[in-house]
Amino acid sequence: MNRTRAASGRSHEGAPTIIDVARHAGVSKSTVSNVLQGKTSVAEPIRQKVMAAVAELDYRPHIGARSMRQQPRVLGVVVGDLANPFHAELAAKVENEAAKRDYSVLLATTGGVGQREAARVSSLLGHRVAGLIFLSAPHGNGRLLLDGSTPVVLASIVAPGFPWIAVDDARGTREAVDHLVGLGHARIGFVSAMLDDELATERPRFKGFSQGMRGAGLTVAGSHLLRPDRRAARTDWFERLRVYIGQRERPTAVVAANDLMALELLAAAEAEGLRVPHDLSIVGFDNIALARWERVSLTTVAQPMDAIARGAVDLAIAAATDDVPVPQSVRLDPQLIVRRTTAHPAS
Amino acid sequence: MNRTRAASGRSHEGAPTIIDVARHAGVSKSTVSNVLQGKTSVAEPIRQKVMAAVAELDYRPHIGARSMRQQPRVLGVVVGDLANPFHAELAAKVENEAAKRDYSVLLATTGGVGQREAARVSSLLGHRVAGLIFLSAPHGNGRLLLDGSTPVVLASIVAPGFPWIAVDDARGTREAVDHLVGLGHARIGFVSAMLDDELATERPRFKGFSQGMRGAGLTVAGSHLLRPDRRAARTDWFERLRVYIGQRERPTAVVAANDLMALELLAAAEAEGLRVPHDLSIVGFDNIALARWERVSLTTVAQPMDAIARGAVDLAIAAATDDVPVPQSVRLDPQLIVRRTTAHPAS
DNA sequence: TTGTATGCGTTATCAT
DNA sequence: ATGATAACGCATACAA
Repeated sequence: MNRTRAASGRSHEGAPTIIDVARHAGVSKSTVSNVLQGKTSVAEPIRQKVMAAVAELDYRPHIGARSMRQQPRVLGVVVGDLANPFHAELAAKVENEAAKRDYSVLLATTGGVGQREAARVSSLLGHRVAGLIFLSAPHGNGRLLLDGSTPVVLASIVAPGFPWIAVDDARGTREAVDHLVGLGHARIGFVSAMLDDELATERPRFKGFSQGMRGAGLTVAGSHLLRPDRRAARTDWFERLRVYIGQRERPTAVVAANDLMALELLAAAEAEGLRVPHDLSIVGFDNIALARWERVSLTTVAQPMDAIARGAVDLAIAAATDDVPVPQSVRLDPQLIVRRTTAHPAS
Repeated sequence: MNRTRAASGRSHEGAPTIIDVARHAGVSKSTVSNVLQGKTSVAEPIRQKVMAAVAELDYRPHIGARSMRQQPRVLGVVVGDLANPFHAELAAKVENEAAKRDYSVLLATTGGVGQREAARVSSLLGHRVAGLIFLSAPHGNGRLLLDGSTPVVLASIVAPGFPWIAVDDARGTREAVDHLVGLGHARIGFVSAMLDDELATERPRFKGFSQGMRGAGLTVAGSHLLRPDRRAARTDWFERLRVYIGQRERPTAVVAANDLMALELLAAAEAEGLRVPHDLSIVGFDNIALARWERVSLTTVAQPMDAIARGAVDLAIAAATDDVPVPQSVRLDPQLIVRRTTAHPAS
């Protein structure tokens, strides 16, 4: 009768339960639980016996079952596109920080599609995750599901309605301009056309660029701006970059809204026969692993990715654990990293 | 007394349960469950009422609780380094395929560290995941935990003891050699020094290279080989590549063991003043997103990543669901994609 | 200090 | 066709 386990053929059926451990150690399952919870009220010799039984049976508490009585130690991470190096790196760091705190990470990729985002978030909510960390701005459909019962933290993005931890974008591009001005550049451009699905990031970075230019007493020509344009197809970026870089009165330096764009620009410059940094200086933003490579060695505004990952995890856990309704948002300082794509203007 | 819920302050406390839905619809929780499970034995009007209650309360079944009675629809994905574009892309595709089948993905990054791998795998096992998908070869410590009760599938890697789904590495590099030979190259080199933590991948790719060379009646000079070397520090790759590319009797074409290495080689060639493909042809392996970029446009051996992701998920689910002890491994065909880093030799 | 009893949210079994 | 009830594995309040 009571051999229900042996009858089934599914996997995990053989996994020992807390009762198996209790029997093996000759104690009650409560005692086993107490030992595992680190309760001090357990006599040492009994503790030993229990631990021995745990080791011998290779017992691992059923996290799902445990999560019905305790805060589940699982975080949901929502990311638009893992193929984006910045997001992938950040996701890895988030998982790492979560693991340090003994939290697991449930991954959900949305591909930037609103409908898929809603489905993934719903799934995450079904898992009763302790908190959600968004690495991409919550799209319309997904937001609706977030009613405040599950804490949400935005990592490296800023959007209204949620606490976030992100770099000071405006300050970053401002410092990029300062760097270029310090090198003697006056005709400085700004490129962000590829960032049209992340306007929340594009805007402050452009704002910082403008502030920097104004602060230096410089004006920026309209033809030196390449910003998101609804009418343009997404596929002709490279062509637009070539045209941009090929114009007669082209800038001597360009601030790109992120590293990926800076790399595209680098390629477009090469394609047009320009040498970087001699004919054109380029500054990126993010400091993805690629930018550190020898072959690229991109001057860029670094985001403190470790601090962002750590902070996002801390914020999410704090919001889930404590009764803090809305944790404070955090703005972190960027850091300009000068490599080999910026120099004095040729003229 | 029975207002246990209101007393606590943790999150999720307000999440409606199946009992709430039952009350709201005026039926028993069994009926609600039956409706949600798609049982046909429920009268249509009742079904409607239940669904209405579900929608109104925004009820979402507690997946953790469900997993105590059913196969948990969660897959564990173990990846060494998400900062590696190939792994990140593959992980994203795996998550996608899993989501299509209504499975969730628990992410674990090991950083290639054996000890961390063991801890992460243990955590995944604690979650009672239906199956594990490794995107990196299981390191020593992690293997020990895998006793066969939880199905394991290796994606894009081959290792003994586990079913895998991967590309035919040898055939890939063989085709790369054939392509170069067809262009008229005779002095062809092979570079894989950066792949020393993935010997299971390096070896068959080198084997295919050798086979291709032999098949074409060509010999390969020892100085044209740059393979893993325990004694070399990991940091001087680029320097080694420059030396390799700068040697007098350098090859006219090189097969790189993966795209990342091909890109480094590209940089080293540029640094040495060589033009690609005029002075040097380069073939990569993997076809990561980066390789498709205009600026790089790398000729490469493509892995069928979609098929690998789909197959890995299918295999894992099948192994968990059916009572197939060890599913069949699958070897997929690579596809050479000719772009702009290969051409006829200059001489 | 240890054991007993109860509840968590769900599915599954069995009456009705 | 529907509902009462017993698991599932664990933590916890409480009794011993």
